[in-house]
Amino acid sequence: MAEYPFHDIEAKWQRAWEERKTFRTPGTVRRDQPKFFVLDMFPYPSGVGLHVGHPLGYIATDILARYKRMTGHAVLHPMGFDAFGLPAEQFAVEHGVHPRITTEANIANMLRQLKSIGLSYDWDRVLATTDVEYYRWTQWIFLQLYHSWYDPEADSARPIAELEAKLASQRADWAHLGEKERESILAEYRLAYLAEVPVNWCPALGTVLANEEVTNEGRSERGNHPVFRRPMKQWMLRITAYADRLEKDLAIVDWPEAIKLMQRNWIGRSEGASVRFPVVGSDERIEVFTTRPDTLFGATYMVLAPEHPLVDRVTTPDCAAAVAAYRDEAARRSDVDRQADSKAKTGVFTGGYATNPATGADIPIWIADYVLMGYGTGAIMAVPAQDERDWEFAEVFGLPIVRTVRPPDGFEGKAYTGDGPAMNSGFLDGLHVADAKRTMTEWLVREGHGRGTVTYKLRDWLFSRQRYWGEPFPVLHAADGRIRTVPESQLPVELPPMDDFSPAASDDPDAPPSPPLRRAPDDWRLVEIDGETWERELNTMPQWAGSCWYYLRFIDPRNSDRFVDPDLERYWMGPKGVDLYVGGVEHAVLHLLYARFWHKVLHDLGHLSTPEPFGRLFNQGYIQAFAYRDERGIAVDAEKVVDQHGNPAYEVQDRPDSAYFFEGRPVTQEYGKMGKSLKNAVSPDEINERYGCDTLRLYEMYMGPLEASKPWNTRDIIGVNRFIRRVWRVFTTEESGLRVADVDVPDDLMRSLHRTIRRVTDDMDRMSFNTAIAALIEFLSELVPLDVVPRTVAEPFVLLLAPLAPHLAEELWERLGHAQSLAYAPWPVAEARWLRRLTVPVAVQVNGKLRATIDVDPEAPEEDVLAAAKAHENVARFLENGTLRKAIYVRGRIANFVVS
RNA sequence: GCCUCGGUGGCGGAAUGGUAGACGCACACGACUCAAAAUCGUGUGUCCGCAAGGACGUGUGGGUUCGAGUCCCACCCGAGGUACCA
Repeated sequence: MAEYPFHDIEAKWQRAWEERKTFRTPGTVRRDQPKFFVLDMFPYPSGVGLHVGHPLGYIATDILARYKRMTGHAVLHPMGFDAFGLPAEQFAVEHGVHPRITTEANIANMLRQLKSIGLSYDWDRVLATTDVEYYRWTQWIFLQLYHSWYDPEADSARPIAELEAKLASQRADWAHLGEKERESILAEYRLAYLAEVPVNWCPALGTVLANEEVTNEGRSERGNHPVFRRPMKQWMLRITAYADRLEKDLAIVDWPEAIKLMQRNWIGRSEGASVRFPVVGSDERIEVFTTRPDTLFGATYMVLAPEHPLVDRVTTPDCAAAVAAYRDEAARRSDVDRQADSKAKTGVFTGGYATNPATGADIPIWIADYVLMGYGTGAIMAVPAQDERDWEFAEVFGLPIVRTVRPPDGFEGKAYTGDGPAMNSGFLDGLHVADAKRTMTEWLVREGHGRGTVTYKLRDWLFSRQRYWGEPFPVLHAADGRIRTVPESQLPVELPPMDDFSPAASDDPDAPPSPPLRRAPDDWRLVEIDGETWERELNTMPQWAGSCWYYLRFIDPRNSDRFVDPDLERYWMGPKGVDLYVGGVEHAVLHLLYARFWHKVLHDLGHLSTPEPFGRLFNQGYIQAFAYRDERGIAVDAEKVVDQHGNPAYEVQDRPDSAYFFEGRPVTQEYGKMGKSLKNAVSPDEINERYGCDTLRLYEMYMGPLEASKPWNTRDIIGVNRFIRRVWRVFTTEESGLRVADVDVPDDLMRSLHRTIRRVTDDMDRMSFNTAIAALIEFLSELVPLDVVPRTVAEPFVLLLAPLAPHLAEELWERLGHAQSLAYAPWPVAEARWLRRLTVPVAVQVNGKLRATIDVDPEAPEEDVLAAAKAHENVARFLENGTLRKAIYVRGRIANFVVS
């Protein structure tokens, strides 16, 4: 018997699908046909290609796409490349090769790898964010942001022209203002605006980074270089205007709770009150935000962030020197340093005082870097008795502490942050926290000292990067600082040709930023309009920009008039957005939040039909693998590691008593995410070569639940490979090519078949592909002893197999006499008459312990089943020892006798 | 510290509150073979027992229930997120 010739058959079908464009999604839609838009998070086209961890999600979505085609859905299943970004640019800087060249070569290699797994994408829709015709529309979306403002009354973005009209009618002075003055007012409202803001400046990379791109240690996420805070004029996107809706609309999407929670935490909504403290001897008032207005009576001092604009006003001459020194130091310190000694509180007294509106007492004003300018108002009322940070600070500097919430008896801690009755708090005394908050907020409003407010942790999105390989901004600058945008009709603004792509990297945190585009040829950089020379914006957009809307472009990728056709958009996005979006958790906050923000803006402006982009989100787990390090702690090639008996490590790595060696030297075993750095990556090309891609697909799905992280174990692949080869042996013979015949099917086999259809269908619907495969393996073992496979059984089996192992299934389908691909063949339906079983095993328990199993008719009445159960010898034995108190029968499942 | 998700045989894992360990790997034995591979079959949680059968068993300790891997409470361990956010 010849082995399954997987090389030939897989190549044959991949060629056939490609030539016939089997998986092309038509550009026109039938409104009455149900649709399924299934999307993978598109990859960065890396130079090293894929390892077996990457396609895990792609295989899962492919199975689903194939399944949905067979159940009559119009399926949109596209793939593309998030191709702007640092690695190609870094390579360009080092080797002088234009990033477009490396990017295109990498894309070609990854397309080859993706096609060799038999993925059923519509290859006519492939796009890259670096395509000029794609980033033209990224720039167009930026213009939409720039020309819009957020109207809090309508709770929606609106064209900036409407705001201008409104201001012109409301403000008497509007007509007399110059262009610059008007623009600086409008900039306060635009969704995209230039602002001098403290940014995360990374001199080593020569660029600024978004907060999200800076690690907790104050280093760059890419490259781990130190990051410094410094003010810089940069493009910002007003995502904070959408904080409330981004938070609220999490309720309408079907996403994993963990991801929703991460987004909620990132948005960081908190309710409280803002309170104004009059500064003693001045008209100034310090506004603070607090979540605990009920503790106002316990506010014994105030703290301003060192950058707070009122610091100079409240500082007295005798304290000026110390304050200036502290501010200087805070400004110069990188986030690394701040983090390092975050334990000890530091600060200085300004000499100024403010009046606590509740107690009437004058309390000292301090500055300290534990108060952050970027959150709330950059100032706090310090309530040491009910706040651990304030308590610590008060202890260090000997400031007064007054408890205003009574801690429970026996409380021995310092600050008490729990619930309890108010004390030392005048009209609040006795009230518990919730009531006290409400009462105090009402009092603040009545007395004109403050009001209830909501604050968010979310900051505006820093949108400029000092890089070459990104989307240019469609913006021009005049010498005097005026700004104008490039008209839509003149998009795209293409990247200029250059041979030196390096930013001005430096070790000096104070060196001025110098983006590569500063060296662009004058005929690109300078634009003359009506005799006036304008300079193009020299920053580019961050990598997140292109991935913010690619799912929309997939719907209509070649449209040259619009970013997406509205009718197609309504069909594919309706009613709840992308039907299934699969990718890694690493994008839980950044990508998903940014994309939702852009989507909402475009929705508000009338360009999109749905409030949310991704109706259902699914996170696949990581593929992990054992890795080995030598005595120096250096990772060694995991494939070459052996145990004490010389067996390859991958065959014995899960045994407890193994010792491991690399080239004769002992190594230690660890377990981690598959990748280059641990030298434990396995390439899909290897597996394809040795077992074929149907085996690779099945193994990746059979490893366990899609959402779980699980270990790759090359040894286990043989299991699903045996299944593939067994299917081949059972269905084919060498002579006639097919071992299938039109013969009668025994009822038992029909019942098995339909139970299998039921199981596989259910498992497809809940993406439980590992159990679907198990069901097929079980059913196949029933076919093994047969001389021929009845056609009635063979055809549905091949169809059930098709989404999982499409090459083998197509080949068998063709041999079964079908001229057409099975890609659109109807999915088998489980028939009720074959699902009904004649007898079922019922477990019989006595006092909850299994004593026997009896076969009964599932329709049999309870009395009969219980009688039969009691009659069983081993049950009777246990019933003798006591009195029967209770008998329970769950139809077709279990009987339980309670005896005492 | 806080939040989230996990913890089931030698390994990956299965199990609407109803027979724990489906299916696969590994291992053992048998068939085929001169032999090996491949293939086919049988067995395989631990302990006692020739067997029938019994006891124990889903991180630990409690609870709810006729019945708990599954629900509740406390704790231990692991992975991920987050961190002076007022």
